[in-house]
Amino acid sequence: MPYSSFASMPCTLSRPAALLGERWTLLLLRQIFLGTRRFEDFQATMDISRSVLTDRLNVLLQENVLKRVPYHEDGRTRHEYRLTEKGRDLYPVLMALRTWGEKWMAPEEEESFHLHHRDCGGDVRAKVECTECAAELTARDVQVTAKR
Amino acid sequence: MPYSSFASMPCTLSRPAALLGERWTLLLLRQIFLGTRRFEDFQATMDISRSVLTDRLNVLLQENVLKRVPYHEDGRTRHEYRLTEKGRDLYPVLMALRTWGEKWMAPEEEESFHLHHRDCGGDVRAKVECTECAAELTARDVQVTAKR
DNA sequence: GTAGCTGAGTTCGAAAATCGAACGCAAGGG
DNA sequence: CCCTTGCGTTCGATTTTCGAACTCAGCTAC
Repeated sequence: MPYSSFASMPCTLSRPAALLGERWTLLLLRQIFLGTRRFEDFQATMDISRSVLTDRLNVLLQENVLKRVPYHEDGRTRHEYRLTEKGRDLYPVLMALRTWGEKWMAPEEEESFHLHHRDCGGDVRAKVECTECAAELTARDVQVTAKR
Repeated sequence: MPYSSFASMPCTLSRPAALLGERWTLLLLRQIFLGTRRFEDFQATMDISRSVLTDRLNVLLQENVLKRVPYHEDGRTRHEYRLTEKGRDLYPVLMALRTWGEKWMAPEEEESFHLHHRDCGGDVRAKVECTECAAELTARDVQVTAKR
């Protein structure tokens, strides 16, 4: 069972985990959510090798997480990479990573950038909740039932 | 800037992303949250090569996401890998992946296992919210401010 | 038109990560 | 003793990644 076979496993956790668990993919998505959209800019800000960048972008295009949209600059038509709705929906994943990082991987008062709710200025936090009773859940509160 | 240097970047999103963005790490964590605790069981259920499994477990031990705890079986002392508090706090990350997978990567009615709130039976969902006004947030609702 | 520039890749040999199969080893059990 | 089990380690082959050079298309300037 090679790594790639998790991509087609009948498990809605394995498949995303295998996709985003490829080297560079999560960092690439971070950059995209921060507004980077062009090949050269990804390459410059992350210093990823060009061939791997090409590959990762293509995988995300194929998975329909990104789309290429044309734009004009200096009268020339170029393309940029933008999130699809599916891609934008990954926001909670990135925010969960950051919420965890803030709690467990922030050495001091360090903070590279701050996020706040545009409307009320409050802090942003990822959490798991019950769709019925709206309680916040931890792993202990959740029961796993085998496939039916 | 090699991949590994993101592990020491002053960004609370980059560091977790670089750690969990290593091949196998997310899948390994999935398995741990599902209850796998022993070397042989990881190896058998994921079919990861033993040397890489050793490496990933060691990284997670070093990062204090996992701990080795002794236990007894047939009168022998062995060790198993268990989540620390820091590790258990990764639950929202995994649930965010799953929530996304349920929405965007579930072909049909397929579901490998079901999760529900132990108390009320409701469904489990990851979301991003404002700590002030408790509104659910998307990327558009969040303002990014540069480091201060 | 042709030389140059720029963004976006592609190519290719070297280096690093992963694989799989075999080996090591310590703690019991028979 | 010798066998089994759990947990690794080692090592040569394969796959990924790296980094630097190369390509190519569409302008712009001369």
